[in-house]
Amino acid sequence: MPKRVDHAERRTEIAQALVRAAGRLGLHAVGMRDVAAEAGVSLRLVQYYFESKEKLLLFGLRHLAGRFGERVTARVRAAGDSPGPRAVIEALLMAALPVDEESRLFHHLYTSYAVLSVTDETLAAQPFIKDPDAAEITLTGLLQQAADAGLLRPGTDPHAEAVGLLAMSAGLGTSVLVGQRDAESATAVLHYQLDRIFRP
Amino acid sequence: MPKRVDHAERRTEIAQALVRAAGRLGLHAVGMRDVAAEAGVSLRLVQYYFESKEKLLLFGLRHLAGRFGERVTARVRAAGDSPGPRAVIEALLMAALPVDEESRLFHHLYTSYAVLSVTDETLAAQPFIKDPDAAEITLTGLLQQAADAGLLRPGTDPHAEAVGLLAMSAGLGTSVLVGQRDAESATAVLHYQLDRIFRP
DNA sequence: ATGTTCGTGGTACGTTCGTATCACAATGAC
DNA sequence: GTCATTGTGATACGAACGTACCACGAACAT
Repeated sequence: MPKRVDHAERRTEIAQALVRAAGRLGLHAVGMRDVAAEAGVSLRLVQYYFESKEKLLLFGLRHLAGRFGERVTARVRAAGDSPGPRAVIEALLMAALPVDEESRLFHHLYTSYAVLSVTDETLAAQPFIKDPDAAEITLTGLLQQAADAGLLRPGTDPHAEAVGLLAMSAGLGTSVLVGQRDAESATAVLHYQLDRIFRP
Repeated sequence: MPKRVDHAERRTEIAQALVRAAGRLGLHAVGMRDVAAEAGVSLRLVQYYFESKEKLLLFGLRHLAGRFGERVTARVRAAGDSPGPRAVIEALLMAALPVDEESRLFHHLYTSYAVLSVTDETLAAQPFIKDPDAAEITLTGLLQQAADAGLLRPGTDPHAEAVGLLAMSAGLGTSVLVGQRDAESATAVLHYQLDRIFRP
């Protein structure tokens, strides 16, 4: 049976199984055996490709962040041909909302990792936890461009708005995730905020 | 040794021990034995006053929500003597930021509970998860008052602003919690947003 | 052809967890 | 003074967890 196998591919498959299982059981409750069953392999194999559970979790976080990054850039690029920076900004902010199952999963697990990082210093040391910095820089730049082009209302501070909008998007995402609000009302609030920032 | 004991008081003490232990170890990692040790009692006693771990967690969540509610209303009342509704709104939003150890703890654990509620329907059924609804109603009312008094810039939608501000406050709180931003910059962003809403 | 490495399965070990059981001392009721 | 109830301790139990160990078949190198 044992053909030569692509380790990277195998690890990715298992990481995806971890993500699925964690979405079902919660990240705190998922065990090596759950991941193995979800991936359709034996417990031993999960051990083989990831020496420890901690390594599996770390890889899973990286995988998740990577997938999400691709998703966001894909959305932004899809909106990139549109007229102005507003479409790009909208795409950036909307991509973070848990509107479909994939983004729900992402939000759920990313928040789980964030909570874990409060008490787990190994997790806290991972750069992905502070990946939002990149989003902040990007969004600030986009708003600055818009401001330079005279698209924003006077007196708008691009950086303060960028930080505020991202925090709002994250907060709205969480409230959608826990079922406190539906996705439509969250997008409506974001649209309202953009209307407020952009010149009428 | 066994004097007659006030159950409610005892349960509160143990719940506080749970909160402290969970703050140190993370809610996912805290066990009955940890809570017992933190409270300085035997494992048996934790079992005695809470029949199961689930009941302990539920009570802990209620306790936490109660404490936080008191904190917010105390802050709001302290600002209530001030001139206008802006001070009250500011107090409401700022109270949610993890500026000191108590509010850090609250944010940490409340987020932990929220994450758990995604996969635990018993937790999701607790009304405290959607307690923010109350804050939303209150804040909408305050903004409406301010609008009626002519304090807000024209075209401001009280409800949309309330939802947005609360989400922003929560999002900023999380980013402060995970060390991505410091409390000062978070409050600065909130102040900027209020300046934007209120008439100059 | 042979030996070494690689992929895989099965399974056992030690720990920890939540819970249950047994015992008993101190209290309040009568 | 007797007795049932209440609060408390110590400890045991079964399950689940992460990890380690052992065995073996297939593939590649030489």
